[in-house]
Amino acid sequence: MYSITEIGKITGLPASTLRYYEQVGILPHVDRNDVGRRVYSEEVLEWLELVIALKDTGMSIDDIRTYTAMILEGDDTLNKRRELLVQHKQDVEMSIAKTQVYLEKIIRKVAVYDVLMHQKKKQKNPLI
Amino acid sequence: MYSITEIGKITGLPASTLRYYEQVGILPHVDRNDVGRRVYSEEVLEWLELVIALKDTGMSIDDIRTYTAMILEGDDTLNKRRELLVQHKQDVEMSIAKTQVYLEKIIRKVAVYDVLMHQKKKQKNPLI
DNA sequence: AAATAACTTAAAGTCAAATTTAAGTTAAAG
DNA sequence: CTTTAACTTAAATTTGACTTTAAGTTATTT
Repeated sequence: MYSITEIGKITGLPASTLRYYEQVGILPHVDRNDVGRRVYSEEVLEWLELVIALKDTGMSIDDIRTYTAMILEGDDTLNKRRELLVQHKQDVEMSIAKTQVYLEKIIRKVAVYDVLMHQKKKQKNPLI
Repeated sequence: MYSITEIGKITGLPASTLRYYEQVGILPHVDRNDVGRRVYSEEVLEWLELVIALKDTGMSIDDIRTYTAMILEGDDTLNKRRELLVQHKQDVEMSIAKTQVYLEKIIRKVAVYDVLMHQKKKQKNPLI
C-alpha cells in the first residue's frame, strides 16, 4: 500500500495529477485510510503504469476514460477492450514510422549544416 | 507560387494555422499579390515542411521560433542552429525509444486479453 | 504546545496551440 | 449585377491536460 507521495515518486506524476486522474475516472479503486487520505494498492499502481503507457503514446484522457469505463463494466467488454488496444497499438506503430521519416529529414538538415560550415571554414582560411 | 488553399492541401494544415504560423514568426517571407493575398514560394513551402517535421516530432512553436529567428540573423548562427537540430534529433531518438518500450507494454496487454478471451470461450462451451 | 509538513476538497487559473468570430474586401460564376 | 467563394484582419474563444489556490484537517517534529 502506497501514499500519494510514494506513488508520485514511483511514477513521476505530481500528486495533483494523481488526484486529477482519479477525478476524471481513469484511476478507480483508490481507497482511503481512517483519516480520509488516499491509499494505493499494488494493483492500482500497475493499472496506473498502463495508463501512463497509453497517455505517453498519445491516447487522450477521454479515450483512456472510455477504456477504464469498459473495464468497470466487466467481461462483456473484453472483445471491445482488446480491439481498442489493438487499434491503439497500430496507431502507435504508425506514429513511430512517421516520426522516423521526420527524423531522417532532420538528419539530412544537419548534414546540410555540416556542408555549409565546411564551406564557411574554407572561406575563413583563404591562405590554405 | 501557391495560394493559401493550395498550401493547405499540400501540407494538410488549415489556412488559419498557416496564418497563425506566420503571425508567431515561424513562417517568414510569405509574399502578397496585388490585392494583398498570401503567395507562397517553393522555398517557403520547403521551409514549412521542415517546420512540420520539427513540430510533429515534438518541438514547441517557441523553439521553432527561436530557430527561425537564428536563420534570419544569418551565417553567424550556423553553429548554434546545427547544435539545436542535433539536440532535437537526440530528443526524438530518445522519444522513439521510450515509445517503443511503452508499445511493448501495450502488446503484452493485448496478449493478456488473448489469454482471457480464450479462457472465456472454454467456459462458454463446457461440452467440448 | 506550537510550528511545520502532508494531506483533503472544490473551484479557478494556466498554458500551448490553435480555431473561431466578426466585419470587411476581392474574384469568379450564373 | 448579384450571389457565392475565397480571401483579409484583429480579437476572442476553445481545447486538453493539467496546476494552482483557498480554506481546512491531520501528523510529525521541536
